[in-house]
Amino acid sequence: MERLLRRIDDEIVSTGGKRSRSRAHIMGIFFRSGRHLTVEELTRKARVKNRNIGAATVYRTLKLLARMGYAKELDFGEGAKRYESSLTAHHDHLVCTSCGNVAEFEEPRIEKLQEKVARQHGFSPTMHRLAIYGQCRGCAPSGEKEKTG
Amino acid sequence: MERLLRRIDDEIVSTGGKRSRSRAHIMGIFFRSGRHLTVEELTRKARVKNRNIGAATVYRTLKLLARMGYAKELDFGEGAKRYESSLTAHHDHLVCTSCGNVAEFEEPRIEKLQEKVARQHGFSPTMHRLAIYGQCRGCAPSGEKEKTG
DNA sequence: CCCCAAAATGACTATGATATTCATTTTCAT
DNA sequence: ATGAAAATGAATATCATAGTCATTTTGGGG
Ligand SMILES: [Mn+2]
Ligand SMILES: [Mn+2]
Ligand SMILES: [Zn+2]
Ligand SMILES: [Zn+2]
Repeated sequence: MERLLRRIDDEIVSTGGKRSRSRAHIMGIFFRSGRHLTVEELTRKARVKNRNIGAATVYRTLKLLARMGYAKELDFGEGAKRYESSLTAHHDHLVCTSCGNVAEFEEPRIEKLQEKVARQHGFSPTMHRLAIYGQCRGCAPSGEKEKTG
Repeated sequence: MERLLRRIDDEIVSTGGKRSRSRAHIMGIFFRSGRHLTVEELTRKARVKNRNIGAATVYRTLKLLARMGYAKELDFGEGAKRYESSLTAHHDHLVCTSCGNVAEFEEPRIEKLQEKVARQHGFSPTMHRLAIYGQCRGCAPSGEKEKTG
């Protein structure tokens, strides 16, 4: 973890950038926090330890991490984007439209089929976005109660 | 087609709405046009015949059609949403990041696997968004030219 | 055809996420 | 320590979309 942060900073320096306290703080919180954070959520967390972190810096840091390949931008259609560390293996998402919870899944057969479909269309895929929306276990009506509301 | 427009208007009337020239014009162009249109694109087309169609009305019409189930909102992460008629069967999209072209595909096995994955997570899916990004046939480098740029 | 209340319109303004600007502060090689 | 480049943060700009509101359109009685 410390290793990771140092590696990223080194990479920034090697491309003409400079180290920065604010950015280091933001990155630390980002990689330590739960996944699928909003810029606003991350800013709030960052400001707990350093009251004068600006939202602009959080936006810039996340964009930088995304550009460097250490973060992924997610868009579940909520208005604001979410970000997650890209250190874990590729996966797609289950988004609960009731409580907002986001679960992750990996399905190699879906991945394969996507490759296949793309190939059949003469298409060279570089990435994809798959999000399944619905109700998570806790939010789905089990029997038939609460049809209204 | 005329039938469809009349059916939609009737449905609007049956829920307390009134017919409208502007809206009829916008709907006509929407259903007649190619798929995956932006509000701005549709507004431009609509204004050719009627110079004073307001963008607000196009937004409202599209929202209305979406609410009534006759249009689907798509978001390929371009900034602006796209809309398509929902009269065709469900399908997902291949988006070319070079020329912007959007192709459609249907892969029942992917659909099934999504259901299965959701079930395994105790999740009740209601919809999903799948978009594959990359280069279409015309935009993909065939051999090995143009590695840079 | 006329009236009129409800609905729709379109110009304008508001909103909200994100990007940009710019004066100030940090960083760091010399 | 010094200075130039990079980073910051507050303020402002941008851009898609939503809301406001005065005006126009619609359509069901007279
Ligand atoms: Mn995830
Ligand atoms: Mn389509
Ligand atoms: Zn839930
Ligand atoms: Zn293309």
